[in-house]
Amino acid sequence: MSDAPLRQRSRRGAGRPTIADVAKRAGVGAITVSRALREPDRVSIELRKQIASAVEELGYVPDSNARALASARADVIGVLIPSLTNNVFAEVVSGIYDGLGDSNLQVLLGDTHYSGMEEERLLRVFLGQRPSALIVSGVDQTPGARAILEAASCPVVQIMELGEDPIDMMVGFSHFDSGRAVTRHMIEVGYREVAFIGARMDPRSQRRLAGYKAAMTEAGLSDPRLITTSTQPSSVTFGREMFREAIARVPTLDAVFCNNDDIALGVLFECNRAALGVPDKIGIAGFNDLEMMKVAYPSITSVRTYRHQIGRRAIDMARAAMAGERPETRVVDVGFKLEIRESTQRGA
Amino acid sequence: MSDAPLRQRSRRGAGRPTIADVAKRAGVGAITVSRALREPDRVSIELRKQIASAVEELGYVPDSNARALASARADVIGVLIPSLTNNVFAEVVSGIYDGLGDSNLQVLLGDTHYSGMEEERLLRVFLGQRPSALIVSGVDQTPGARAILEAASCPVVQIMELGEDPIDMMVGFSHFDSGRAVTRHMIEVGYREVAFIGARMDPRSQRRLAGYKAAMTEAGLSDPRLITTSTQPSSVTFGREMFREAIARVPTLDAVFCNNDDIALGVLFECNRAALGVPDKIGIAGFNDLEMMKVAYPSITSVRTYRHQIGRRAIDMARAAMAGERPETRVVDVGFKLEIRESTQRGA
DNA sequence: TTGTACGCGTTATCAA
DNA sequence: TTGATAACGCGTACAA
Repeated sequence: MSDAPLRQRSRRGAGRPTIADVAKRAGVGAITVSRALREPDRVSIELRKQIASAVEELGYVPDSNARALASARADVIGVLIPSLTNNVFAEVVSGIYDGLGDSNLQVLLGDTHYSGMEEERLLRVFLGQRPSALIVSGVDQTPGARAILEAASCPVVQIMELGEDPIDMMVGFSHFDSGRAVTRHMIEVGYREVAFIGARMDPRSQRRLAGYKAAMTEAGLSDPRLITTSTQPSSVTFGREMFREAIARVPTLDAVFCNNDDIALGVLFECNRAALGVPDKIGIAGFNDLEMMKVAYPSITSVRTYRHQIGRRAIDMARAAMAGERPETRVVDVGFKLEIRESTQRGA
Repeated sequence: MSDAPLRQRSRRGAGRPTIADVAKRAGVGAITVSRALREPDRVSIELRKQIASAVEELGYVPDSNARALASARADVIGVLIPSLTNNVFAEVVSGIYDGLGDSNLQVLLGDTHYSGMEEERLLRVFLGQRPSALIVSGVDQTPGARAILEAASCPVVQIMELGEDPIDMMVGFSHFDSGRAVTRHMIEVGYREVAFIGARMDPRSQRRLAGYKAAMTEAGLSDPRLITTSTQPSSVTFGREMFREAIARVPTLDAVFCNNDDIALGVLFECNRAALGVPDKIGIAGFNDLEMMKVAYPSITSVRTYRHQIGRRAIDMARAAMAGERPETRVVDVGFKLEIRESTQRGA
């Protein structure tokens, strides 16, 4: 090996073929390779073929970091959700992924663990990537997070909820309305002492609770003792415990609106175990309408929310905005649907 | 504004402060800022303070793309799982995130939808980021994917399963052994016509089925008619349907080992609805031990798997390898645990 | 401990 | 349609 013109053969990375290698092999300029990869239409068919085979032979994979640096935009979308293990958000994320299609967009997923501070921190980290869009959950960002988002030079979509002043775009539904709708239904069916059981009690749960209160008040049935909440994470087990607590406090309660389906399931199992007939003795309603609600015995009334669709529309809106389109409707209400099932079919 | 020395003020990005801006404001060299951010110990306390406040005032956020390009390594870890909405994998991912700690590592998450082709495609995309490590699910990569992983110049961890020849590192447990263990338990308790019901039937499910078959054969109870499988996605609803199908085919079956807990739940609900006593008339066992299994009525026997721990150990191993450590044990068996509950407590 | 020079792999700009 | 050149913002190597 001659060592005179060795020119300090690249300090690292040494090995991976670059766009220059492909260009040389195809007998064209580097920029032509770049174009052939991104906008094939602007390159003649012949060169396109040559380049394609050179890419193939060399096993060339474009360096997305260099690309992002040069173009000042990464094909990356930052997504922030409160919890990955919560099936509800997993489905939203699934909708987002489905909306990616064959674009070579990447998703940067962040789990805030329901913490505004963590959301803010992750936002800062994500921003370092120069993302093409940002999707965040809820409307209750910290002032710092909100400032970051407002200053962000990319589309921002807030999801899951609707609120007064969107940062940019929004896709969600009214938690207040849905909470009120379930409660009204239970009252109409004839339940009188309708309890509310909620865990975690994040902002969205709070709004559902507010909807419950509104319905109870308008029916003249309001009673604070019927409300049981906790900031602890939600689970089936915890749902059972809270129900025991609730019924110990108000032995005459005849129905329960559960903050979510996990809790509803816990209540159902406890009723089965304690031989409290559902729906005659106790009515049960959940929230989110997980797939198993309709199969449970008895099947459980719940509020169907369109999680997958929320994710899907969020990414669609983000991509449209990335493409320069700025649609009229920046706030999309996907609604909800009350699914009435056996657990609230009072025999009366 | 003088326009002579305007020097074509940067083509884009125009706005975001760069490390040079921070350096100027702090009255130091750019490289010192760089060091202050990454290895504070190598910078004097005074300068560190000046730099810190300059960063604060300017709202400087390092460009991770430029950083990755210059250092030839992105603080990114690619993670490939078969399904995001499957709670089992969501928990694995959660364990991975927990193992990130305060490192500024990013996770690139890919959902392969149980497709080897898609896994291979995503792998290629991820590689464009020059990831610091790769985590993939299972041991049944396509030849192409395997080749890519073997050629990857970063640590690779295969998770969820154990196999003969690890690409690099592995964390998981034996699906065969766990399937056999549950089945043996049911046989020991006195069930004779133990059915197997499985959906999706990915490679891991296949191995659990193999474990079931082994146990049935060694007990002389093997009967192919007891096996019901489908490649359809698993769900509670589908679990119920498959159970109906199974019991229609073999009306005398007295127990069911379900491929996963969703299916087990579907079977339980159907038994409740059809007044088939559990566990006396029908024994039920699930797989994964979701939280609700112990709360169900009756509570359901299941195989506890350590999903969170698998994710956690995978990321720990990856990080150790990234730091240059190459531990003796490149294959970690986290085991499993049979949780025996009411659904298989035969009164006999 | 701090700074200078240069390169990382790609794309935007502008000209041919 | 194609190409030469100059950034993009940062880190490595080496010198001070």
